[in-house]
Amino acid sequence: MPPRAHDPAALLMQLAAVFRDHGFEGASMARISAATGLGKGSLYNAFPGGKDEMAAKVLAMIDDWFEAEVFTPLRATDTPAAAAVGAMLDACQGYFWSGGRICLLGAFALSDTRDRFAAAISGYFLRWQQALTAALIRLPLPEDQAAALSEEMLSRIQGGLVLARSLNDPACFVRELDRLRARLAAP
Amino acid sequence: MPPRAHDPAALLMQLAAVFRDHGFEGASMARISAATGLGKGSLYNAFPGGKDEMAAKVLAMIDDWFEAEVFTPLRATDTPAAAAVGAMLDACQGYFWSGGRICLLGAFALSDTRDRFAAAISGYFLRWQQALTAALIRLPLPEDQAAALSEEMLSRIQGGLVLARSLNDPACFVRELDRLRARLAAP
DNA sequence: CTCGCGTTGTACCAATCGGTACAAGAAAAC
DNA sequence: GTTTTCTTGTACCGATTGGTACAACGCGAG
Repeated sequence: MPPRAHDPAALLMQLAAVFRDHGFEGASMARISAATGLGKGSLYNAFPGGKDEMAAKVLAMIDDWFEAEVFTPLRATDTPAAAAVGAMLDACQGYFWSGGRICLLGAFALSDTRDRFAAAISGYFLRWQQALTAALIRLPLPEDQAAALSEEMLSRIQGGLVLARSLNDPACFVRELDRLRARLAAP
Repeated sequence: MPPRAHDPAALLMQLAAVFRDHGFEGASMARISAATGLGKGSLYNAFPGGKDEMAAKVLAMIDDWFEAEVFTPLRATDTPAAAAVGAMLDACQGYFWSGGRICLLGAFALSDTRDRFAAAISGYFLRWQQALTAALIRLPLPEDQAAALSEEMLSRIQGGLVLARSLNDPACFVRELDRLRARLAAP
């Protein structure tokens, strides 16, 4: 057996950080190599498809995390819907570091990188909205209101991240989440 | 006198389109040259500071437009506040092509380009929020509620644009604006 | 030990990057 | 007409881009 390769999960986390910090185009192989401590040989060995495959794997990892920690709990029918939605907001606050971290999917969506990963990006948001709509219906809420509110909540989460980055004030994002919690508590 | 140069305003519009389509890093001089029909000599003659100056001038043009068409009307005390806020939403819907066009400031904010234009980006959103808060206070609304609602509205506008791009469905943005209109009509 | 295979760093590739230099061109001043 | 001054395209620069080739390395199998 050859010497053991790197921990794939940790590697993907480092790659995600580089893509978040510099975007897809700005994440040059030199920067990726420096951030991971791996030479180009190792990187192209782990990702024969080059940068495209790296980004795709990173997006898939993020998607998996949200699927497990957010979407699936939202779809679960054995917990109160209100608690599930509250847990989603808590999970978002934790994942996005209270506004100090951006959404890689959202950032890609606003750049021309979107076309390259259109399916992954739209699938992510579509499944998020569908799972959230299902939870809101179980609140209970009429189907059309649930669909509208889920769309609004996703907009506010993404918008809160944009505003927090724009104003360099992460608290913006937390305040937006708090407003969402208040709105759900007293409709 | 030498031959007259290009129309500076039209040139800035073309540059804005390139930056919107490809981001700051993705907007190569080759692409800019092709999009504007001007050689590098002409471009560096018009913008001695290179790409940085082009982007800065584009951001300034956008800022000027919003200052004149959105911020100033919001601050005006001779029109009903509700009408001013409604006009702002209409102006946004028009400017962002009903969700088919992204916010260049927001897109820059999510990339590492933000650090380069941090002052312009934060200034834009800060003045927008302040003008909107002032209008909401004249609705009338208590000062703290006005500040919170203006932050929320900006988040929703930006988030609506992100979601529209992500799902490749511009109507998302329009629906979010409509929900904002409804919320203002019946608080 | 020797062998073999998977992993690694590095040298190298053509293409493209942002930016500069500069000569040709073109209209106003005279 | 000539001169002047600004504009323009193009050739070119070193640096960097994503990607490939390949030889040196190191551990497990036998």
